[in-house]
Amino acid sequence: MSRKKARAALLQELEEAMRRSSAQGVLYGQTVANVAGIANSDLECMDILYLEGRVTAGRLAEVTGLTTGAITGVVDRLEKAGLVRRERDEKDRRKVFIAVVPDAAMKIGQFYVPMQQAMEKICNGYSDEELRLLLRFANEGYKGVLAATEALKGLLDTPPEKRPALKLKKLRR
Amino acid sequence: MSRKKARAALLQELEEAMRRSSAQGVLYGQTVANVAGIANSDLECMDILYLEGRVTAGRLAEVTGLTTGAITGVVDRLEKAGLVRRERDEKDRRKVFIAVVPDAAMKIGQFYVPMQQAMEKICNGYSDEELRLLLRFANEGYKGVLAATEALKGLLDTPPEKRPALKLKKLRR
DNA sequence: CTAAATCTCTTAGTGACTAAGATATATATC
DNA sequence: GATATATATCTTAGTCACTAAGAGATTTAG
Repeated sequence: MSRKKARAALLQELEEAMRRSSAQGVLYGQTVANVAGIANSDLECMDILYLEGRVTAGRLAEVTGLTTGAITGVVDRLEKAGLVRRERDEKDRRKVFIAVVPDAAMKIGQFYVPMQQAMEKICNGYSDEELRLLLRFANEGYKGVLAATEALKGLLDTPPEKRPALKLKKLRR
Repeated sequence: MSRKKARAALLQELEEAMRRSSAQGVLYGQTVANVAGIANSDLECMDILYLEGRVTAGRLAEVTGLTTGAITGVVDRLEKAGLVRRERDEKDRRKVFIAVVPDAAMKIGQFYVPMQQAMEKICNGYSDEELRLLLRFANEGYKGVLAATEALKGLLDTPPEKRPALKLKKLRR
């Protein structure tokens, strides 16, 4: 096999592996929501709140891609479950900040323990330098996927007949 | 900073980076479903069909975690959209295989082009050996998350008071 | 002070989902 | 071979999260 072919095969294998693991990650999230007894989007919002801290309802809508109306429902449910609190911004009284109730973060956090333990065990098999490589890749991947998402959204606003033809790779099977 | 602390910080940073990129991956998928004009689960099933080839309705339910009733709906919609075909198994006439209509794979596949191009560009910055490391990690990660998912599901069948207390890491913030 | 903009919430309607059971086919037991 | 049990998909009724549109409250611009 030529050097070039070997690399193409490697890239394809990597893509498939990442798709598989990412799909399983989604399933893990669904299972967490299930066990925690909350809806999927509710958990996603908890996750965002955990990563970003106290954010407005509008920002949640922006990040999740849901309408503000849907977010009202999400926050209602989370508030009723005692997981978050609404806090009106005193500077701009239109805004509503959503904040995680401290103890709640742990209640939800415990369901990520099996995952964290699994990842930790796996990471033990890698040197610091290797982990830094993985970190770099994850960061670049994030930026790449973010940009790709925007590019794709751009397609939505372009009428189909005006869309630039995308160059297709040949598909397997 | 001690060697140990540096590593712990690295691990945490890696975890956060992976969560972020994985969340963005989910959003990319939602956008694809949106642009393609199909439901999220429908796209997920197309993905599975693409990875696993021709599978039964029951297997789709198993892999997605949906009920068989929901899968009936998914397949109905996908069939109506001309993306898949139902094929009765002649050996066991209870079974229904779901197969992707060949051209349809490309129709959907094109929406992954922005993502693939982004990933390819990123991968160009890595040597074969580095990509092999990433592949190994992705594969191990998949297995780890799969196992963690099962562990978590196990919790569901255990009454809460009998659940083994999970050791909690201290949470940020 | 008024008009426009911004932010969240409300309402009505839609659609995908679950639970339970119906239907059809296959396998095991007598 | 007939009967019972198991397996695989589909159907039905009801639920719940979502969107679209617009209302209400507050801020900013003219």
